[in-house]
Amino acid sequence: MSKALIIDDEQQMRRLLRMLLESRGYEVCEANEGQHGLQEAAFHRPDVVLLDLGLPGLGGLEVLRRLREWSDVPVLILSVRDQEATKVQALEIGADDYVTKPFGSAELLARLNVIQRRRGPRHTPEIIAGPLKVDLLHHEAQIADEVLKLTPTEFALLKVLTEHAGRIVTQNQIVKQVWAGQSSDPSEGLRVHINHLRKKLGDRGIRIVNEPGIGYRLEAE
Amino acid sequence: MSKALIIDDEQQMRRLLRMLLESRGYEVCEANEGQHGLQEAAFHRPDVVLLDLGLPGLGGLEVLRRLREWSDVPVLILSVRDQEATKVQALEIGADDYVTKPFGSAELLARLNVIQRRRGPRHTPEIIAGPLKVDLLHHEAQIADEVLKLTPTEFALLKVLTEHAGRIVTQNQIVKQVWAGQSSDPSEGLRVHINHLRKKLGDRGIRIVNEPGIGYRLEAE
DNA sequence: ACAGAGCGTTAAAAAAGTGTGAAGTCTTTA
DNA sequence: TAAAGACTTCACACTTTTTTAACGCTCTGT
Repeated sequence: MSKALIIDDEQQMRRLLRMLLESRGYEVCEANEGQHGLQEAAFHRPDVVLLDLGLPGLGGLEVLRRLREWSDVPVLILSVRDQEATKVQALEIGADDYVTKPFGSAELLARLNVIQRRRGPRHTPEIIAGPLKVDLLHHEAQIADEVLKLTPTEFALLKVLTEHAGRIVTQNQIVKQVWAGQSSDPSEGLRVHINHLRKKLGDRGIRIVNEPGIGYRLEAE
Repeated sequence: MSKALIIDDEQQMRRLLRMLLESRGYEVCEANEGQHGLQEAAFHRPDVVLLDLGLPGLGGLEVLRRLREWSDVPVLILSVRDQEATKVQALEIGADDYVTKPFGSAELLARLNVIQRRRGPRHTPEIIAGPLKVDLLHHEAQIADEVLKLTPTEFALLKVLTEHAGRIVTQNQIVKQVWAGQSSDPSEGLRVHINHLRKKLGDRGIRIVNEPGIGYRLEAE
């Protein structure tokens, strides 16, 4: 049986969710504002968190950020329409998925199942894009079985880019992932590390493309 | 801080694992046989389980099977060589990964991190109008799965129009959204950007219609 | 038909963003 | 404490984007 934590300021919404979840065998606890939600999360160790973005006081994003400092619990965001930008931020910080109010009960339960199901096809602890292999286990990157000698920052950078290979990763996303929890301002230095990484990648079928004003994209041939 | 449960009959192995895990900030509990392990799992609700396959009495596979009846906790299998068939069975039942004894501490910790961090697939927030898809997370726009190469301003412009697809968006609204927080006066330049955008959209079922004196409207066929 | 307003289009100037080398600072290691 | 490595900062050339400006078109009302 799974424990679910609901963080939402509207009582009606909490009651609805509680009924829904309990009918599916969840054990449910609630919080009506952010600070309380964090305490509940720490105390009850829920298996999944349903977090409303539009919280008064400590906002939903801030709650998520603090939660992610010590917990990897799956988080499903509840948002209203016209919060696109905030939803994007939430996913960047580390939310797992979101539903838009009003939502159907079937959709909610389905998404809960998805983010909770950590089993299923075993994925190897490596990320592959064309001839590039990023081995998270051994902290090692290879192109065509040739090991790249990377610094920690370069490895983290390559990891983020490879996770989203073929798609744009914004500079904000990169900075958040690579310099997570650090105070320095790498907005300038990002260019330098990209430069170093490109040199080490060489001309071997992997290249990092810049999307001016947006971010970078890793392309494999 | 994560809780780990060790289920192994060899005391030496349990001690080794406990030291390793505690040095990395885990809270550790142990069980020396299967039945006891299941009780511990139910009581302590660990965040990860390290399960020895070669348990006396209730075998490792049986423990895993019963555990999976009510819990999705990540399980790392500890096996000795020459248990390939059993390892495969374990993965089929729902184990997340395995290490083969003897194993290095770095490898064990890395695999623990991986299986704990594993999440379900995310769906990205996107706006859709006919064949047009605007992906806010990746800052990408597609028409019929063909990616458009847009500048930041063009993307923001297309986003606003697509959000209100089929309806008129006044020039004031557009300027406020796209040039939010900027001091420049784009009232003239808006025409230029509309022009650029139209060229990139081409003739693929999406067009931007002008409503003279009012604003623009995005039409999808 | 004409004047004026709004719009589409093009080109060039201005601004913003990027690549790159090198020097400087910090941290780790012996 | 010194040396090595990694990260950051800085300067400057270069590229892309954005803004500005100019001109011709269409539409509308007189």
